[in-house]
Amino acid sequence: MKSAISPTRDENYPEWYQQVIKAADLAENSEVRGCMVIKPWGYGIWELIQRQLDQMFKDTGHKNAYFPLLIPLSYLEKEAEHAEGFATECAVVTHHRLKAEKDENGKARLVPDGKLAEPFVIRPTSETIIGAAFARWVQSYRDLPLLINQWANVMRWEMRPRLFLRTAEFLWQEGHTAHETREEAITEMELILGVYEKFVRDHLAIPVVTGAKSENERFPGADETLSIEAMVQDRKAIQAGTSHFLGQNFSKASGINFIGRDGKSEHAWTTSWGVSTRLIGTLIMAHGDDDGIIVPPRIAPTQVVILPITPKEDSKDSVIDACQALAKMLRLQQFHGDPIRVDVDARDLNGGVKNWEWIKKGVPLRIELGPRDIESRKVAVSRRDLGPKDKDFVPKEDFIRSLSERLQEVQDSLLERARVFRDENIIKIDSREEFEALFTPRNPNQPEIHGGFALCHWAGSNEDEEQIQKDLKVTIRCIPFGNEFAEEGTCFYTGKPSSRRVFFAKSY
RNA sequence: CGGGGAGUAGCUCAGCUUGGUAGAGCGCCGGCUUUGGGAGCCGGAUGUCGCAGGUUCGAAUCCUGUCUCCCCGACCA
Repeated sequence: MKSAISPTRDENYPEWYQQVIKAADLAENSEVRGCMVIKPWGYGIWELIQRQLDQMFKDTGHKNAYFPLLIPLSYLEKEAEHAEGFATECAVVTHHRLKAEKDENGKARLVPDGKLAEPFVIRPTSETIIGAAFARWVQSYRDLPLLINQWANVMRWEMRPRLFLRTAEFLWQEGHTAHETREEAITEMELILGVYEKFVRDHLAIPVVTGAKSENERFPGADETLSIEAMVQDRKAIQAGTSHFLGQNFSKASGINFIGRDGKSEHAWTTSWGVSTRLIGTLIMAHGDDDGIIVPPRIAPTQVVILPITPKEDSKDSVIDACQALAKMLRLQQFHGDPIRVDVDARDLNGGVKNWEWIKKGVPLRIELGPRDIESRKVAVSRRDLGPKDKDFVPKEDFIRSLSERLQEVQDSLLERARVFRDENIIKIDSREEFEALFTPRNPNQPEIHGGFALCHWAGSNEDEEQIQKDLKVTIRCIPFGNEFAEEGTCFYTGKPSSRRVFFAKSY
């Protein structure tokens, strides 16, 4: 059967990804290099992610604040590793006004004028400027912990942008906290990783693996970086969220000092953590199929769409009225504490066109209601996680009563499907030969979907790790916690003894 | 930053080699037909051909410069 998206995932995965975004009307490339326009359907998903995560941050004691977009260049220089890590991807503001001039043809031109004494950098992340604020706010151990989050845009001048996954400007949240003790800061880092894991699993229906980053992959300036890593359908990893323990690196650089319980001056211990619009890219790749995206019910801007079936002009108005009445009933139902989000698509369009639009957008449930259904007091229900022709005729009253459970069924089936896929593609690897075989496509010119998460014993050096990245484009995604990964063995690469397996994968 | 490709209608692109002043499909608008399905027929609107120079009687087409985007590589929370 013909699918809505061409090429399919198997035919050309990267191109499929672009086409899905277009077909689902999520976003488009803008005239500004590397920057996207997020369209209402995509932004609606982001708003729900934002609202639900925000509540989780507040439930764990955090408060929102907002800091400047522009960071004095000297701030970025304060922490050496941090400065080096971000130097090559910063947009720099050097002037503060324009002068109107006429060129030789008499055409008006605007020319930068008013050079700044010190350039500003458009924030690639806000550790330094928030650190400066924290330094002002903290004097005593009684001022700690400081638990702050900001919802903002940041800019990183990436070499190769890709919608949602890596854009020059992106939306995110960045949490920044300061603590009295090292232990407390580490606990905070772990707490947030848990929040991310839970949110991505229960709301986005994506199972992840969690763990610590290797030294090579750590955030510039961090002592420890934890991440959640999702596996998407081409079996690559996407780093979907990170939580950093910054030690005293930034408090020393920014002067976040306090008088401790013993009356002595100390440096605070800080953390930072973030997730971004990359979550939407992860969502597309985790759940999309050859007919478009599939939005998990909990974050679907429209959870149920009602499609009026109007075969005859004289019954058209009454069908649409019946649809509106049904929508009203459905909106009285709740799903996870919110009224269910229902749309009636009464546009004067061919029915098939409308139906496919909503399939491509991934609305969890589609309801068709026509004269025959009104007669029989039934509705035709289609689940997006099943095939496009799937249709179940259900008595209307039963449907209204069971709506919340039906949405949860879709939510659960998406998570289960993703979990099975992930587990099938986590492979224990114990030799270089197996490792190379797993990560080498048969057709290098048009690589087929291959690879997975290789669970390997590792005792190599940073240089060994870089060599593997160079040879196969594979990196350590994370060093997982948990007893199931702890066992004695030998490193697949160096043959040295190892006491824990780590995850290797290709990544976005 | 290196290698390649492309900028022409809302979108995808043809036309350029051999200069003569703009095309198709899809989409859009209108009409009729159709209707549990991504429909059909007829009609219509839409372009300083990326920008700036140059050559020419005449440039989308040739020349020079310039900007932007896309792909591959390097780089990358």
